Amino acid sequence: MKFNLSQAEENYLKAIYSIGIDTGKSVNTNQIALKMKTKASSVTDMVKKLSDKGLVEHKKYKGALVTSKGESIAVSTLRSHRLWECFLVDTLEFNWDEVHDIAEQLEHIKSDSLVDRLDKFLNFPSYDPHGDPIPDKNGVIEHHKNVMLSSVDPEASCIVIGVKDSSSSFLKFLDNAGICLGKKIKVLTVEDFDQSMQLEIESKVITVSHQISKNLYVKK
Amino acid sequence: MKFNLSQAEENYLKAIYSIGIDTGKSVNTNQIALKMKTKASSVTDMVKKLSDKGLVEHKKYKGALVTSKGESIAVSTLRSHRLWECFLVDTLEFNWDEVHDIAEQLEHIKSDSLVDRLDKFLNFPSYDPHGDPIPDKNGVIEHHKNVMLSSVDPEASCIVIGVKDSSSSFLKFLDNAGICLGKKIKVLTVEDFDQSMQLEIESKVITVSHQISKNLYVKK
DNA sequence: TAAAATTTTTAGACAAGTCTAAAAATATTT
DNA sequence: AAATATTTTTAGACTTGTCTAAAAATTTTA
Repeated sequence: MKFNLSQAEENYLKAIYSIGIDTGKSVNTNQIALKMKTKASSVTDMVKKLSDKGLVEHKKYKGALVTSKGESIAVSTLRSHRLWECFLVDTLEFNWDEVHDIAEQLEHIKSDSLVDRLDKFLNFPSYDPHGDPIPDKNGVIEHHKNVMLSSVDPEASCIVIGVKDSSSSFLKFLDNAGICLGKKIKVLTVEDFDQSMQLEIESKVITVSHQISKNLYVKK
Repeated sequence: MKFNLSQAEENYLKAIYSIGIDTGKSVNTNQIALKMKTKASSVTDMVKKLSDKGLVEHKKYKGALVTSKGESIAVSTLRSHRLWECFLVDTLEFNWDEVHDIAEQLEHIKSDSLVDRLDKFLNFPSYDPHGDPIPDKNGVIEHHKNVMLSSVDPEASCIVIGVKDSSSSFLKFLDNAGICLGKKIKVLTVEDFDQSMQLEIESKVITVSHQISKNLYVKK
């Protein structure tokens, strides 16, 4: 069957897929509504529609999960989104905090070969500007190991490999703090009271809230 | 006032603008319906909507014309479309017959700076792959002189500078006939009966119908 | 210039996607 | 386990853009 989905359908699939990946469980109507910034009743309608098309599995009152067909569409939308982000940053020289909303539109362009040609032009990148892995042509995607800066022990060092939140405000904060992908961070102390962290970055010391540290992916 | 138009609205504006440029007269409902591949009643509805927004001037039963606000939106959509076509052909190496439909989607991406950055990346091209002039950042656009191959006299030579029809089938025909932008064509004879032309192109002689010759822009 | 043909508009309907308000089901608390 | 709270679904409405069919206006023809 040939799927020609609306942007709305693709966005819902992406949301259900990514919440499912994050939580590993069936995805609730309210979780989807929150992510899609819409009302639960709208979600119910759309989930029913996607379910009728065989793209999600839904049990009334029990949440939804993407089927394998749904997953492959969601992954291909993610691939498109992330490749466009690479293009916007690497080729058009946008800053990493400017590209999310534009890529959100570009990801829905329908063409058999556009994304693959873009992939080739960009020399088959593995990660987007926010450190998210880019699925290959066949939908194979490497998943983040989900190690957050907030879980790093005092005295330990790590390298920033990604951001969980791609909002402009968060990314601008990181720019100002001198934090970007690949940067080495040493955790000096963690405050018991609010889990704020003292960090050493290139011999400068800064303090960040838990809100910040739990949105940064790092590796040892 | 800030205009945030739907893709449908932008497409109608583009259609009304370009038919208006071609004919120099008020644009009829049926002409728009033909171009938009829709019904006259749908056109009436949309024209009313655009008129309410001050983007077209409409007198009942007498056709429509874009206002200056409408024109500037139409021109900026054209600019976007043509720059994306350049990108698709020059950067992603699509053939010129593959890009129209994709650019038709890309032209509607909403971003303050995307098109200008694309323009810069492409080194401010003046013409798209079909020879159509690209409006500059301020909406200034050079118009074709509308000299068609069909109006060239026998024994005269000319250079192909554009195509009026950007359909894949026409462009594929041109590829097969060895006709591309910049190619020199000598008109040998014009048939009285059906206005078909004998052409000499790089010492090869071919015959083309009036349908073909009236869709090729040329210069002396 | 009256009749016929064509064009345009109106009226009413439909699909997609959203919303609010209320009902139904499930989960939590006591 | 009953009462309460929360979540989810249903019902009905609205918007955008489309359509068909019929009415109104305009243009063409005789």
